[in-house]
Amino acid sequence: MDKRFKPKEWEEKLYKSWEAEGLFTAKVDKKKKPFVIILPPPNANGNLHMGHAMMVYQDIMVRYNKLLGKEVLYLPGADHAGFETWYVFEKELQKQGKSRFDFKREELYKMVWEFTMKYRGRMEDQLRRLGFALDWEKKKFTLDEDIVWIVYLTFKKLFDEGLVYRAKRLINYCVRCKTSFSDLEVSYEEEEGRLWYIKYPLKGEEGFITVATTRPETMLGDTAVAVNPKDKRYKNLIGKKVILPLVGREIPIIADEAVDPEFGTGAVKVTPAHDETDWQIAQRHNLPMVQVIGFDGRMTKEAGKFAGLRVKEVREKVLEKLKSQGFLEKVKKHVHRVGKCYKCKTPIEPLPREQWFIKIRPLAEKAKELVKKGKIKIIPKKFEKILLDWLDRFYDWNISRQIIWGIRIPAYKCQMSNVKCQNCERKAKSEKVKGDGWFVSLERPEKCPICGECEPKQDEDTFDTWFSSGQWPYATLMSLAAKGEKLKSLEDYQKIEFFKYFYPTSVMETGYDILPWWVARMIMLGNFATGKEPFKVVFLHGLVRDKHGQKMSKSKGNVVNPLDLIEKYGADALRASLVYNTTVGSDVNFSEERIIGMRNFANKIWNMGRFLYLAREKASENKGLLEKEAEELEKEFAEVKGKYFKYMNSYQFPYALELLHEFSWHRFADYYIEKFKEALWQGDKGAFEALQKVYFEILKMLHPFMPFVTEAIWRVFKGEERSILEVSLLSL
RNA sequence: GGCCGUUUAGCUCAACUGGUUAGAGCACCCGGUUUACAUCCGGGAGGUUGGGGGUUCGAGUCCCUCAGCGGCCACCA
Repeated sequence: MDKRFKPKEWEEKLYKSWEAEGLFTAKVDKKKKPFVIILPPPNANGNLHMGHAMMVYQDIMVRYNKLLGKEVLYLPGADHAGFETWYVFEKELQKQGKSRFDFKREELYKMVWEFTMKYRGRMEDQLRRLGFALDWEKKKFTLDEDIVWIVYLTFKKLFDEGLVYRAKRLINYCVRCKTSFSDLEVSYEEEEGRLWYIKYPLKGEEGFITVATTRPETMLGDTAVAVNPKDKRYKNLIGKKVILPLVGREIPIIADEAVDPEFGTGAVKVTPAHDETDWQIAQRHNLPMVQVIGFDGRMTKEAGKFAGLRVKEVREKVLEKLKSQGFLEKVKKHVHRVGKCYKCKTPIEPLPREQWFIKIRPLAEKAKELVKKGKIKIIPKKFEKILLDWLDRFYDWNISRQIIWGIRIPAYKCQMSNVKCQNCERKAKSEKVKGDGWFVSLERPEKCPICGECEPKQDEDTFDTWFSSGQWPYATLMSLAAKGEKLKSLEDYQKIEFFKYFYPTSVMETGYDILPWWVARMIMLGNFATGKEPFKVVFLHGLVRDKHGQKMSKSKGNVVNPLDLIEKYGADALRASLVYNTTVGSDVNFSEERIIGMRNFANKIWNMGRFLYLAREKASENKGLLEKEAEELEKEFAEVKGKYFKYMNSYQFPYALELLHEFSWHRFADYYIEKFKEALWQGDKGAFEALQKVYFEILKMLHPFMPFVTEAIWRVFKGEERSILEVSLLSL
């Protein structure tokens, strides 16, 4: 044995043999209890970062449960990561001096596909380097045909049950990325802006009403001025009309509770097409809508002489004109929150558009129930309230995205429907079709099921990525159960033995930062599609920060690369450094000192083995020199073991690791080995065996945390072909 | 504005449901080791647990309050 544990000489070799020996392969075995963790699918074209390394908790649970003798499925996969990938891909295109508009849809799709596939294998290999015991034979991709099929089935079921609908609403639109987003993808940033006070002259009489706004350019689309009904200052103005400056349109003064009399002048300009609150006011008062900002970020025809200008430019122009015509009363500094595209930071424009929405309330209420009744346990507990808060706040979810990388929505429109075309405003040919003409079909229909004559047109949009990843637990298990076959309904999949055995999954382990994006939606969609919770436990880990608690970012230059760390210190050290001396669910401030400490620990474990390995040859006969001490050791270890199981079973993994660290190093090595040394030199077999017995047990208990060093020693002692994963912790 | 978290040794963090002299690692100081490991061993110094008040036989832990830091959320245009 080497004097030191050399991870590089072991890691790849051991991982390959685990895979080759099928130790990560799960199958239905009714004699055993199943334990299932589905890996949160990383972006297929991504690169491993410290956030992925935090998923080590999954592998800890997986290996622990293997050692407990359960049938363990740890399922890998990859996410096509619709918009994320699209964003990176478009940047690549730009570098080549091209744009998405240079290509046809099919061409683009093929290009992104190839772009993604080029990197997919890389991520898989990187996960292997962390030592994750993934069942690679079963790996799934969100764009696998059979997965897409299940996503379609879910969409159809939602549609049939009235939980998905199409409506024209204000959506969050990024004019740079050219797509809409769900409310979650809008990130708000505080900014110092201006509050402009604009005079709107009353119609047919002297005087005016002053409104305050942060977005003067939207006044071109105003269709009312609103005041609070209780506001005495404006009581006599309600019902009167004002003339919209610059535009000349007559608009009414209305009363609405949503207006805060304390803010600004207490009078608000109402722009239904470009502000959510105003949209709602418009609904209540039946106000018309004038869209002055287009999807290209430029002013529309409705903006009259300002048409074609960019929003920023038009603001200046409008202000200039208002000022010169005497409508601008004053300007104040004003700090407010501006919604930005979470990716490119362009201000989000609320714009009216027809899209697909999921009716969230009924789904969220069911999800809440599952959590409240303890059907789904949240660890650590503090996130339970956060999740419930989120579930309370969720509002209908816009799942349409105007990008082509993703799962195209299987919705079609009858061309004979009597609804005006959204784009050309022309009426369709026939009056005989009722409704809006939209229908959902799992496959491209040959004949229109509505009118029977037209060739229906498929929606151009794709699903929000989270719509498909929200189905991941059941979609993967269903597709594996049916071995790629497409079944007629979600119910059919659920009858298959494989699905029944492995679903619901045991634990969903992921970062708390995607609680609303992913976890909440998996619960809602999983429960909807299968009638069951998709997992029994949600275990949330924290974020990895730098040593001073700063967020890692490229611009700060404090990003550490897990692969470099593995290269330098070994995977065991990296894994343990993210667990040792941390609190479950809290952020980890990562420092090189941490990982060095764990590298040393791995080496210490190795050297205990090395010592015993050398002592083994000397052990000849049982001299009974240290019977009392051996008993003492056994007693102390029994206590440690009890605590270990208590910690592991209650998800207190850091405690378990700290316990093993403390006991193995400072009691077993520093105290017992030192005490036994003399006897071992004299060849006392009894003393040797007492030590070895406890040592082997330490190896097994530590294996979930540090799989490589423990397995390496195991093989040194037991022979190349023997894996520590073949033994059971319970048989100790 | 609301919610959540956090404040403990120079640094990074522990201390489960309140219970001995508040513990680790790193750093620091002193000493040791010809055969498991210097990625080691033994010893040491270092804390008024953010401030104030309260409950209790007993508070880092529970309650109130103030302050700092971090995060999430909210339609004040």
